[in-house]
Amino acid sequence: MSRYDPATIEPRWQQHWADAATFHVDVDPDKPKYYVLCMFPYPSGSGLHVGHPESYTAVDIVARYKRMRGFNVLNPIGFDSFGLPAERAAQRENRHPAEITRERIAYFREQMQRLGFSFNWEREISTCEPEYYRWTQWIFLKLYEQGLAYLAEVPVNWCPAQGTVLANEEVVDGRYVETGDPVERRMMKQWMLRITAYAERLLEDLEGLDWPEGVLEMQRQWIGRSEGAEVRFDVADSDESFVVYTTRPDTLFGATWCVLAPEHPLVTRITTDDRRAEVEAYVAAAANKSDMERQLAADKEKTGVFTGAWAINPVNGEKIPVWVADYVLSTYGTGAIMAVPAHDERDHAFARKFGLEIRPVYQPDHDHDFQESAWPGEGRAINSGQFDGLTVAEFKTAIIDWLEEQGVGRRKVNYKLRDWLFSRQRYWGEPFPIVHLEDGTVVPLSPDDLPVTLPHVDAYKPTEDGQPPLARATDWVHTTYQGKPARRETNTMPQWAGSCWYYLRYMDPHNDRLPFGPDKVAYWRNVDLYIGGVEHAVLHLLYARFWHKVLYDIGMVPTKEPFQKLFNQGMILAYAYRESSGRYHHPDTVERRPGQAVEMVSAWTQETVTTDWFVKGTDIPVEEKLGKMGKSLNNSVDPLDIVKRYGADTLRVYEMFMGPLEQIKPWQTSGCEGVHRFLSRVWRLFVDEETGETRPPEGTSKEARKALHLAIQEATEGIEQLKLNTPIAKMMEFVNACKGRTPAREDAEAFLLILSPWAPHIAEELWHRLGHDRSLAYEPWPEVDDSALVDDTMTIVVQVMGRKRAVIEVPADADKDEILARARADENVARHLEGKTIRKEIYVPGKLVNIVAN
RNA sequence: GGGGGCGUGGCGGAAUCGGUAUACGCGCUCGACUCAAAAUCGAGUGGCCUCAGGCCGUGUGGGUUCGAGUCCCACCGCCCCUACCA
Repeated sequence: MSRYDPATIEPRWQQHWADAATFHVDVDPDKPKYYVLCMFPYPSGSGLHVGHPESYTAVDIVARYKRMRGFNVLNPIGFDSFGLPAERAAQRENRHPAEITRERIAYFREQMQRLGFSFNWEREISTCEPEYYRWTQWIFLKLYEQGLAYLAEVPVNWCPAQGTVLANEEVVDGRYVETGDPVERRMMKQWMLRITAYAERLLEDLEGLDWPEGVLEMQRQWIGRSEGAEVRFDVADSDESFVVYTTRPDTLFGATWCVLAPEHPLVTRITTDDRRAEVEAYVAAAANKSDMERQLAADKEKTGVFTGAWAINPVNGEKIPVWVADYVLSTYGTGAIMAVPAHDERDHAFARKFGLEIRPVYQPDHDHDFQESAWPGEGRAINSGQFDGLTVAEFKTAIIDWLEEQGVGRRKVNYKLRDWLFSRQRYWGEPFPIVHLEDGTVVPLSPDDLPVTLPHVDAYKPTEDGQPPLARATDWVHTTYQGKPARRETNTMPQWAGSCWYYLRYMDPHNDRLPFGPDKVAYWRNVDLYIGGVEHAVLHLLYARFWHKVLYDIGMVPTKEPFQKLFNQGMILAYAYRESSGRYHHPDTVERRPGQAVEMVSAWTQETVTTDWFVKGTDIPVEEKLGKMGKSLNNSVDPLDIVKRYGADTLRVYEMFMGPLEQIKPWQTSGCEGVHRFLSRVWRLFVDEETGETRPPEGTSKEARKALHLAIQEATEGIEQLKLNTPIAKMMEFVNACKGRTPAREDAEAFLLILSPWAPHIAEELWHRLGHDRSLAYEPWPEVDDSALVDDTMTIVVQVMGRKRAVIEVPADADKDEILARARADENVARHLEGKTIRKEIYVPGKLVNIVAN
């Protein structure tokens, strides 16, 4: 007895690949390079779930295919191992985060290795190890050298209860998501990176990238380029003036007031005494609101107060009131705007609320009630002096020229992109290679002093007086610089830092003189194919592109962009099961009882729903709902559980068979059955289960040979286009077409080769049983034999008036007339033509005949 | 409000240079093998009807065409991102 037993063959081949260093890779000038990369995981406490291997499997299929196509393939893996969850676990368990992280990585590695991915394990990296973050610090020094890193007083999310600053994504509705503690805005001195200096290039260089359109668009919107003008307004009866930014300088004649952001420095200086109390109260209230609260308020009604001051409109000398309102953002443009209620919806709403003047300066080509709504579109200028009659585009050019001549304004491009807040008050991150001297001088350390390693601290939380955890390590903090006393920087870098350049470190992971050698990067250049989740569409990809461009500018990398082609895999969802009480049941512990639907109260909606799902062995009904896989819905599936039941090859093939890679799709463990049956059938095609002997070839039928070459074609095209689901169906069709007869040697080998990227273990095992000593990993990829795809006969669909009436078989060389004659002769077709005149006969070669008759 | 994506059997999905809708698989039904079960193999499986045939059917309603899941117009529903950026 020798049945398909993945539990014995899979570990054997994994061991073989490791022992033979099958997938180790190095620079090879004789081979073209191919760099595939999956976004490296954060080693969480719960291990991988079956969602993770989706991108790893896709990447592995491409890697194995490209090797067989003669490429030198870089397919590395590592761990994004700094970050908050490990720090929290460290607090909870009172252990060092490094220890916790290493344990978690060990489990991740075990899980991944059990799935047979052809990663270059000899290149594994972990961003929290000093050998790695030494070079993150090194690159930071380069950024500092270039004037791209600076300290600034900026608003942060401060959580008094936790005594720390929080990341934006940790704050929802003005509260810390984990504990519900209130969060306030506070000014703090922070490290910033001048990403805005690269805004234009980050935008322009999106052009040449082979990325999903949606991601390109998200990056464009995030960078948010706009063209307009800055215009100076003098404050009446004073020496003060302020500058507004507008994309519609052509509506200057319609400006009926100005607004300053509550944080604008001019507010206190120009507010009149009679208005002071009210203005100060408003500014104070705005300061306490988080961004989120301001946004929520924005949905309701606009607020604001009059400062008592008046500004002079430079185009007509008119005096207009100056207001303070929090719908103007201090962090964008100049923090001040001119309000044109007739042509801007936000200003219109404000005008209606406070009864301010609405003055149209464009007439659209139809009637428009300006009191009712703003008109932001095209028109001819009115109420604009010498500019009357111009179109929007003409007016813009003319008014900017005029403003520049008068010295009261200038053309200006603005970006929504802000500089990157680069420091965190955390322990578990890269320390900055920076010391502060007693006189306040900020000094970057020499590259020779790196790495600045993390000190041991007595607790992973802020000090009593609110300093970051690193301040607890007093011996570490107090140091000397060139004989002078100095204090080390106690902030750490954010989690994004390590992932900004990891794809470069993979090229030369053990280099202890440089982050990566020039010879290596000259060969590997950049990533050819990058696969990962769409959740990184903006931040990670933008940050990494920024660092890459800085490295390009200082001559360290030869390419302008890090990731040539990007592909987003769709998230794998899972069904969750919940009883009325709110308790969740794992998918393994419930069952469906068709025809036994009952009513229950949904724990989600509190409404009555019908369900035919029950907790196994009980009569407790549960409601089914699709959701993200995770702890909160108790619906995670561990890949190792699937490996135990079905084997790694089944898991890999099922992950791909579920549907298109880019699509969101639900995990259903039962779906593994079909894949496992398929692989078992493949096994039986080659191995006699009774004797365990390898079966001798019996020959390939014409149908089977055609199915084989269709499968080769589908697999080849599929991998090139990352359509990895349909080739599996074609391979199944081949196996079905074999009808249990062992195919001829040549065909058997071609089949195993195309199967191998998806199911490498069974393919290697059978390849070996066919008498090969060497791994199939570097065998040439099979070519399609077009002659195998040609049939003796064609199947032609016959339609009458566009409706299918018959299907006929004709010789492959039959001509049009012959086929039409055969079609008309068909009994059922003739019946539908009876008593009608044939008006037209359409013949689509090889496919279809349509007879038009009435 | 803006941007992007998606609606096809009981389920995952296949087919979009317009040409047999539901490939492949899950599930289900029946049959073979077996004392029995598992495994395996074979057959069937969109709905309806007056069932050698026919009608309807790819979110809804129109349109173009000999022919529409695919193209055009209008709408409905779901998901994701983003959000006062002047």
